[in-house]
Amino acid sequence: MKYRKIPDETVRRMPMYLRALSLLEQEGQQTISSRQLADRLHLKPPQIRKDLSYFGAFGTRGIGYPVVSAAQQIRTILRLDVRQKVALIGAGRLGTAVAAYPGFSVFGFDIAAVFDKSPAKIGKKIGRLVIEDMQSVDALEARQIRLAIVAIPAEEAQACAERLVRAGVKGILNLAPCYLAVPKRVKVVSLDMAMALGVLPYYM
Amino acid sequence: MKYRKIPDETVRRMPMYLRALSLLEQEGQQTISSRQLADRLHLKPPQIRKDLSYFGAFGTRGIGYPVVSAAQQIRTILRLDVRQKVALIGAGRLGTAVAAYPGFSVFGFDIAAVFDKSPAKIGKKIGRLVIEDMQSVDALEARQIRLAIVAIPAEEAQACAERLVRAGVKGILNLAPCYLAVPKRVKVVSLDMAMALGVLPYYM
DNA sequence: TCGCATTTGTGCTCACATTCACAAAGTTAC
DNA sequence: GTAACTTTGTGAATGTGAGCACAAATGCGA
Repeated sequence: MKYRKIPDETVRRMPMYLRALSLLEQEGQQTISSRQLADRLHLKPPQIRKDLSYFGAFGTRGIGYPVVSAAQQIRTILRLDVRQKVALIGAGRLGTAVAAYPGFSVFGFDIAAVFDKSPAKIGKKIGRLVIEDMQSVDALEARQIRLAIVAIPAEEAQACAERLVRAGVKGILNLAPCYLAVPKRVKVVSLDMAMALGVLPYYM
Repeated sequence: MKYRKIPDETVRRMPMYLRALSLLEQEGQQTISSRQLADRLHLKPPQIRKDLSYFGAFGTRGIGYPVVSAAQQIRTILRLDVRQKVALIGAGRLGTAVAAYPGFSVFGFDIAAVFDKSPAKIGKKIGRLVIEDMQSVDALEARQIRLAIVAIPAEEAQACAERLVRAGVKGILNLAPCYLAVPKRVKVVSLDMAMALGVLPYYM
C-alpha cells in the first residue's frame, strides 16, 4: 500500500489489536485470521485488514496473521516495545485505583512515580511507590518520564497540565472532567466517566 | 430543520454542553453565544449550532442561547431531568473511587446500590451505601435501577453483564478492559484506561 | 424608523472512515 | 500438478460527520 497518513481511528484501534494478540500469544495460538480476530473484538474483518495494512503487509494469504510477530510489530509501531514510564498525578481514591490497575502491564507501562499536593500524603506509600510532592514533578524529564496520568479534581487539572508540559511531558491521560489546553506537540487523551454515563439514559 | 437521525457524535457531545451550561447557570450568566461556548469547550461554533439545532431551535438570533432553558432542554433530551439511579458493580479500589466520584451529580446520577462478590466485603459500608452480594443484582428492576457501572476484572465482566441484562438493565458503563456482548436493546459504553494510554507513545 | 452589528439555523461541500468486492497469493487434498 | 479453498491486501464505493458561507432574525443606537 502506498504511503498515506494513518487515520486517527486506526491508531486508536491498534492497542485493541495488541491486547487481543498478546492474549493469543499466551494461549499459544500460532496464527489468527482477520475473521477470527473480528469476532473476538466485535469488528468487521475488512476493517482489521485495512488497519493493519496501513503499517505494511504482515499477514500470510490463505493463513492469516502470525500472532507473535504481528504483536511485536504493533508494539514497535506504538513504541510499546520499550518499557514506558508513567507519572501518576493524584493519590486520592482514583489515583490509588489507577496505581493498582492491572491493565497497564500488557502494554508495558510502568507507573514510575506518584505525586500529590497534600502534605499529609507525601512520604506515604502506595504499593511500592512513595508519594512525592508536586514540586518534584518539575524533575520528570531527568527521570525520563514523558507520560502522565492526571487523576485530580477538575479545578486543579489545567494548572497541573501546564506544569507537566513544562516538565517535558509529551502525552497526558486526563481523567478529570475538563478540557486541557496544551501546546499541539503534546497529546492529550481524556476519559470522562460522567460524560460517558451521561449519554446512556438517552438510549434507554 | 427537517427530521433526521441524530448523529451519535452529536449525542456524545450533549453531556459536554450540559456540563458547561450547568456551570454557567451557577455563575449566573443569562445567555451564551455559540462562539463563547466553543471557546470554552475547544470546539468550533458551527458544530455547536448544528448539534443543538438537531433538537430544535433554542437560541435567539443576535443574542445566543438562554443558559437556564437550554440546560433544561438538554436535560430533557438526555432524560437527565429525572434523577437516574445507578448500580455499581465492584467494590474494589476502582469501585470505591467511582462511588466517591463527585462528577456524576451534575448530571443527576445517583449511585443507589453497590455490589461485590467477595463475602468479606458484603455488609460493609462504602460511603452511605451497604455493599450487597451479587445475588441481589437480580432484583434491580424492582428497585427501578436500569443503569450500571461495571468496575470488576475483565474475566468476570461478561458474565456480570449478562446478569445485569437479565435483571433489566438498559445501559452499562463498562470500566473493564474487554468487549461486552449484549443484546442490541442494551447500550454499552466502555472506558478503557490502558487502551487510551496505549496510543500516547505513538504520538510522542 | 433605518441602518449596522450580532448571532442563529442550515444547505452544501469537503474530508474522513467504513465497507464492499475482487485480484493476488498462499494452502490443502488427491 | 492441479483444482478447490482460504485469506490477505487494496482500489473503489458508500456512509458519516465537520465546517463554511450565507440568509434570516434580532438588538441597538442615532
